Amino acid sequence: MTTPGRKATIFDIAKLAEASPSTVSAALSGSWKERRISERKVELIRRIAEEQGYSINMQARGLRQARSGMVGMVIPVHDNRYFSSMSQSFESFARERGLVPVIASSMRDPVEERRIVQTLISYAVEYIFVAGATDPVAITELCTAANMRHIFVDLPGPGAPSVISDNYLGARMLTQTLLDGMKRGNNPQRDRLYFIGGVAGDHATSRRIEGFRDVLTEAGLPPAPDQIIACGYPPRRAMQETAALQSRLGALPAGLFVNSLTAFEGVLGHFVTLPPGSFDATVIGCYDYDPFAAYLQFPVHMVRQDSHGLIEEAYRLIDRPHPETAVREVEPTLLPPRTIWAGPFGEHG
Amino acid sequence: MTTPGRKATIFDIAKLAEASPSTVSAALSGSWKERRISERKVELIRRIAEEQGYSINMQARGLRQARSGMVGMVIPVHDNRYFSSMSQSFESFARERGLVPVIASSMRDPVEERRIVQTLISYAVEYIFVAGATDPVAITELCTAANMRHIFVDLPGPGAPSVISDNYLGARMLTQTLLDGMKRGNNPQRDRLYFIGGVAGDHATSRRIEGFRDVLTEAGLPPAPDQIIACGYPPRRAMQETAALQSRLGALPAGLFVNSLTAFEGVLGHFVTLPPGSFDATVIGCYDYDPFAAYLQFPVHMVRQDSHGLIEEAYRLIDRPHPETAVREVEPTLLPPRTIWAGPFGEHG
DNA sequence: ATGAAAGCGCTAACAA
DNA sequence: TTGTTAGCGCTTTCAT
Repeated sequence: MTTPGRKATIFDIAKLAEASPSTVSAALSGSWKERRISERKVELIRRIAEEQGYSINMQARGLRQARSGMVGMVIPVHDNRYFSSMSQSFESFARERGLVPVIASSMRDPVEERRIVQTLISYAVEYIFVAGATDPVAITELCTAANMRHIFVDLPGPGAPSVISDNYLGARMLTQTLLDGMKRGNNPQRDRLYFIGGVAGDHATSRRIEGFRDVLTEAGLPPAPDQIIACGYPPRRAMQETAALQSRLGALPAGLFVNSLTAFEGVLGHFVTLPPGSFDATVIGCYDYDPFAAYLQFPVHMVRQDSHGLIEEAYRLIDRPHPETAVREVEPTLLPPRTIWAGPFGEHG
Repeated sequence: MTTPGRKATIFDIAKLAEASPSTVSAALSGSWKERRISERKVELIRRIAEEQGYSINMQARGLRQARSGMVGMVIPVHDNRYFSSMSQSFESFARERGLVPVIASSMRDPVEERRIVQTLISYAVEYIFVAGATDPVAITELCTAANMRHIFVDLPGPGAPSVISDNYLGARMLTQTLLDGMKRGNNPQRDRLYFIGGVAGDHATSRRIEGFRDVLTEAGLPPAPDQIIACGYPPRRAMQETAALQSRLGALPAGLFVNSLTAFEGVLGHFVTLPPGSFDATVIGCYDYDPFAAYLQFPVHMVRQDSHGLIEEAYRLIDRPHPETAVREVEPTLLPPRTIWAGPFGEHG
């Protein structure tokens, strides 16, 4: 294999193979059958390309074809079990379709989110998946102007097809389970179920709050405003709020509905400061699954959102010629404490 | 904002602004100062571009400039705390430099790994980071042929600069701590420290085994071959091996050095089948950190690899004009049981 | 202070 | 069965 300074192009290969650039292009891209190029020549071209260490310039091909062969996805953060599972599924389906996945994280910042979408548009990706959108309207605006197909996942948007988790159902299941398991004492404040974490304004959290509220109300225990502490996703806030709640009640509450793994990290951050046994009288549930969180010192009920199913359904939708602007809901699963669930990629470690 | 079928190009903007394409290009790309284009014209062009919803075609720009503005990274899996933290750091540093990160996972398959590297080369990324390379030699070969700069992270390669974790040191620290905490009974088989998980052939695991072996040997307890169970990364194998070990010993061993979070998931998968208290006489350590794993029913000593530091150092290296082909080691940290560590992106939930 | 024109590497329409 | 040619949208030299 010769390695000159410059990278080989189809012109170089054409010269060596005594063929024209278009023949080389066809031979290498697989479109040679329609062009009825002799198998012998194709073989020769392939061999020479191999020898020269040729690799196609996708920028040139993309420019010519007005497509890039990439699919983009925006997620809030990589460093999160829920979203990184999505990334894994997103990538796996992309590859099945011969597309290159480009995944970027917005840090839940709407400005960054828009910048990323702009960038993906500039790179002419074929499709944009937006997971956990903070500003879906702005995104649809950008995409429409650029004629870019897109789909929302996990949080819905009004201007494009959306695939989300059935948060209402999941929250109902978890709330009911916690309620059934709660041990009441004789402190009315403490004997209640509290909801902690998430942003009340976002669709997922608000649906979960609805589910939480409805189950409690149906049980004759409509929640007071102070039972719902939507303090955001960062662990630190959840830690402070848990501490504050405990000092307000004089003890941990009888039940705690934790709205995300990151909030749960914060809750744990407070728990580690307490003497053992402090949580024996608290029933705990977390919306989202983590195998280690499933096996803490105390039992934790967990809702596993089907991130793989979400992405699969999203791909299924965009495969249609004209995906409808509708919201599809995928059912989550309630996992009993101490359940290990391996997921579709569990074999890869 | 008009939205015709076609996307606006600099030619469209040029026509509207009564300027030439080159002027528009300069005005929009920021190189207009050197060209001494009047501020008035630049303003006009900017306004029109905005109105038209213009966004640059990066494929065209990339083709012309022979660069793409993207940096590539290959990781084994997304769905893993260690690697997804790396992704987060990788992305954050990329953005600081105005580059678009493209991250792909190989599923630890050398063939897939090579395919990804090929693809990144085809897209003319500026640099390739390869984390946890399964076949570094092949990668360097591909990259050299394409004149592509690259760097290895987490596992070293002989043909390019490498930034890895000081696995020997980390393993020594963890082994020593476990040894100090072990309670011996009078079953010589059971009273030993076992190493489980990882691939003996890969650099990280072999260095950790060296550290493990050296500490035990220095303590006068050189390990027997059956104390080292390098059964790979998938949870399932680790689960089976843990079960097998227990039935071989008649009980869980006095100490267990678990070589990765995924192996630890498998170990847990076995533990959940045991009656409570079964692990009271076992000291457990895990190479890699997870906040939930840090707060299980039993104490777990954890080694936190500095993934952020690894990536930071890698970027620092490639910023130099001629990065040396050398291996740099970054120190990990030993975390006591029940420690919550937030990481550099902890605020983003 | 600005415009004209060439060309990056590829594919597709049209010729032959 | 294969070659010629135009052009994708941008940047950059060279003119003016």
